[in-house]
Amino acid sequence: MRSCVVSGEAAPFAAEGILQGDCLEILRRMPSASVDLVFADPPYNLQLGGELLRPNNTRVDGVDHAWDRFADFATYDRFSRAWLAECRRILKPNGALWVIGTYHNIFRLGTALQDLGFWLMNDVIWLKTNPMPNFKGTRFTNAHETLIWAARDEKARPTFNYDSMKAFNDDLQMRSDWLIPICSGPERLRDDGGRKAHPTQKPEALLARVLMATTKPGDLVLDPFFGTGTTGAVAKLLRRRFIGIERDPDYVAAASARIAAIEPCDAKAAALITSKRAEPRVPFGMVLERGMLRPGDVLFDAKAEIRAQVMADASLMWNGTRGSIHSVGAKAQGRGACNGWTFWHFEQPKDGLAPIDLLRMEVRKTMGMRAAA
Amino acid sequence: MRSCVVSGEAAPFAAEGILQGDCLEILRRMPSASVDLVFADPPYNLQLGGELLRPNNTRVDGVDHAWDRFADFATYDRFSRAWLAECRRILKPNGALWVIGTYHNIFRLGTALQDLGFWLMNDVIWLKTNPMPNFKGTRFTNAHETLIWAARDEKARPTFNYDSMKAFNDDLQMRSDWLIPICSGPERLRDDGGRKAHPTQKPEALLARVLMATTKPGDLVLDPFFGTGTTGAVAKLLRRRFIGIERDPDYVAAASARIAAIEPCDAKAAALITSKRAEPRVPFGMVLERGMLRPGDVLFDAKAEIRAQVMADASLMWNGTRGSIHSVGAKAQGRGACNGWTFWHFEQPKDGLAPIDLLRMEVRKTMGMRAAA
DNA sequence: CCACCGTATGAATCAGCCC
DNA sequence: GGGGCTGATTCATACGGTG
Repeated sequence: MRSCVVSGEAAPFAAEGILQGDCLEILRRMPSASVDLVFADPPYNLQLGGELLRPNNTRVDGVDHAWDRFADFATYDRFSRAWLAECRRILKPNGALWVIGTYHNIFRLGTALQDLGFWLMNDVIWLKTNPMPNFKGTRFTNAHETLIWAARDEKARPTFNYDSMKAFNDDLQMRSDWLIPICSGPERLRDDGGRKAHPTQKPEALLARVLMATTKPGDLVLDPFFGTGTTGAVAKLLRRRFIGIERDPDYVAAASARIAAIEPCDAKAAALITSKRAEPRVPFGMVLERGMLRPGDVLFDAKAEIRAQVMADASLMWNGTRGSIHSVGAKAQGRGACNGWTFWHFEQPKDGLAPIDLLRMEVRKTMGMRAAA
Repeated sequence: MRSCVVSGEAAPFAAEGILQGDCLEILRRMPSASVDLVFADPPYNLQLGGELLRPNNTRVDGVDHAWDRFADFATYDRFSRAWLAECRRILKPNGALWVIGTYHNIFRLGTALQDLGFWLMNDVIWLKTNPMPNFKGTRFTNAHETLIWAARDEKARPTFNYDSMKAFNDDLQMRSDWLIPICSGPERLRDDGGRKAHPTQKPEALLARVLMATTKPGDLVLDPFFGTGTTGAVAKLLRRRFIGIERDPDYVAAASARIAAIEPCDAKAAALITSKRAEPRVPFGMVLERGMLRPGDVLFDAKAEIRAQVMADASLMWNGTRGSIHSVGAKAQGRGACNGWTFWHFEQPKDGLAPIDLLRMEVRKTMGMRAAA
């Protein structure tokens, strides 16, 4: 067990900074009731099959590392409950824990938390602006990950900076869905060969929101699966202290160099979490869902010369061809492209034809506000 | 156990429509491998403490009905695993199940699904445009619920209408996050006193997306916690058959009246968009048989850098190797796989190169009627 | 220097049929 | 049930090269 103290602030015990070694072994040596917050990004137990090819026949670089392989659910559960129980012991009475995962593992983690006596505060959805598509067309695009925020127990009163979150979100309460891009571009750590240094590096914006919401400056944050140190980098930036545990010496080295380059800075911290609001996209299907049109209704072009029928799946049927409002509009005009929103019109009860874009504007009015990254 | 058949279509066994009685008792009497899809909105086990007051001291009408109270997690788990196991038995081999919940219960349900042998396809996030705010300012606004879509087992190939979902979403893959308003306004069922008839009525838009995505017209859908019958209402509208189980006679009465008033949408509009996968297979030899190409003709890649000759048996000859359009295309590119229909091009008399897929489409046009989806 | 285009890539339980 | 063949399938973003 090696310790390299990164933070310059007073430490309540010697081990602060990055600790290289086995997560469980190190956790067991840590003192009880000493940490304010745990953020954990454990192995997801993805259980990938063979290789996956994109439509252009290139290979997807999936996560098939040894650290993500478990014999079965029971093995994964034993591992999860062991480190979660240690974290609970290490947390201060009003401490809290975050854990992140996908449908492969998050249900098992949530169940374990409840069984161990944690008290769930929220589940939070990280909506990815740019997820990897589903290449084979077999499922919904897996466009989110789930975080669980849990207090040490039912009686705990964990930190929640309600007003900071509200200010961050343009004076609206912060919701449980967070729209944040995946980690890429210059933020993504790369090795000498230009390959990604870690397969699952999390975006700093995600950690920033977690730490801004549920810690105070000077708080001690523990990350038992430190990886390349996003938690440490953001903690240092936002003037929180941290302990990171990581088994792989290469990851430790990458994290150490990364964090050393961070300058704690209020201005930068504020810049990092600036709120923006994106105008949400409205697919045509939503117009049907709101009951503004019904399956079987007829749409027209502006001159009412072209007619198409609305199908239950929000596709259009015109002259034997079927597709989206855009593709059918293009075909009906003999063109390569078409904006279906302005091309197609619906019959209003009194006022004659109107473009379906009117309906889209109605939907937007009722869509409420979502915080964007 | 009382049965009122609502659907007019042929039923595979007597019990179709709404069944009043205990969920587990009725499930145990249902035949195995008889249902295409289960949609379940079980009790959430909300564990509300006392009453919750808004800032203006009005009381929040929370869910504190007897059916939502369980002694502890173990009791809730026993109940969950019992009805889930019965549903799994009742599902056809390629059947699937949806379940909806919040952080109070969804982790336990997901764990139970995995332990019982279900195979998770996606978790889907229902993002509410208009969630109830967090009145105390102690947590994030709980702005979503979680649905799990699970196949009966790992080998099952459940229905997924990929192309319908894509058309619905303006030609982009449907993602795992769905933005849909909560059920309110005229859609919300109310009793004679104007109070909401059911505390957790789901929006029809949510069910419509579930049924459009994962069932075909005529499929049989089972809802073991029918409530006021949103599943049945949408199933009837979209021309799916349904079985709903509900214990409370008042809910049964409300659901029955509600569904009776539904007019199924136009049958043609309910049909699914045809996917390429469902098109009949056309062997390349048929293109030769129709005289669209002749033995000896030359095919090219799009850039006319690779040339292959068409043999009389519809194999291709390229650079000494011979095989199908697919295998030769793969070899010519040095790749493991290739779709010969889109890779190989033929010389048109006037318009230059065109993919041989054009010829396949010509053949399909002459192949007569296909079975409707 | 900017516009445009081609290429690379991200926590992925990613095909279906016939022999 | 396994092996082999047919042939269906991607969105947002970053980056580098070219004009």
